[in-house]
Amino acid sequence: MTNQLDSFFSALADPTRRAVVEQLIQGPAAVSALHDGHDMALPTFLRHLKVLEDSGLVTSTKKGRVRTVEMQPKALRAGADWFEAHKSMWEGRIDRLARLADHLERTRT
Amino acid sequence: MTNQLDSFFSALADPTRRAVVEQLIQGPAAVSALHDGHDMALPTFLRHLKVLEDSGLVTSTKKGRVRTVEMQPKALRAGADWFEAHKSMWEGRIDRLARLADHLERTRT
DNA sequence: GAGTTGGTTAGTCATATAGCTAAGTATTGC
DNA sequence: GCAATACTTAGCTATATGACTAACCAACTC
Repeated sequence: MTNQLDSFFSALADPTRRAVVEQLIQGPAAVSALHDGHDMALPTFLRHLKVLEDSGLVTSTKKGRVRTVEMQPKALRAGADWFEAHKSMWEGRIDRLARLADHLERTRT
Repeated sequence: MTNQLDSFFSALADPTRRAVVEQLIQGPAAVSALHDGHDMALPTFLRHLKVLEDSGLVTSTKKGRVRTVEMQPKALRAGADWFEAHKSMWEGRIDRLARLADHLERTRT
């Protein structure tokens, strides 16, 4: 559980990997196609892909000499859910603070 | 921009720090109160708090000898927004795939 | 004003991460 | 079957991260 979120968030804590996620939202792509436009050596880029795959955010399959990478919907949802759960708790608290502030404002005047 | 999300996601990529965020949703708390229940030396714990503060997720103020830490709503929203933007793009694609699958299913039978 | 409490700073260590080059393997195309 | 393509593996380096201890400072409390 905990470990899942660890690798999930740290996978997204890098601009290269977030860019790959954004590319893959358009649809699956080959490693070399994803690599184009990223100014780094291929082995370095492959390590980023491995991080994404280990986190469960993407999967890949090899056909012939081409490896195709694809987003994995469930993983993205797990992270979004964490946010939803905590954001709503937080916003509930904000609302209470806002009401308190209103109250103080009214009673002062 | 990019840098903001980097530090934001890596701040959340650690169970101790996520636990602190969850504690702080209940309301502000002193360093020592937050530290209770986390089985690690205080200096180590302080570094985690610094990471959270550097990421903008929390702020802190010192009064007398007590430092009080507090969540920062805007920062949480920035991350949630990133998710919302990309999740919806992704889910749009899922819907298209589902329709395609339906179509293929129908035409085959 | 001496001791306790709450936090801070400094310094060490081990492991992880992000980058590189160089060399290797396995398909595909001519 | 030889060359080009598309990764893959191995091995190196530098920096970042997460943990610790020890020693320190500042502010309450007797």
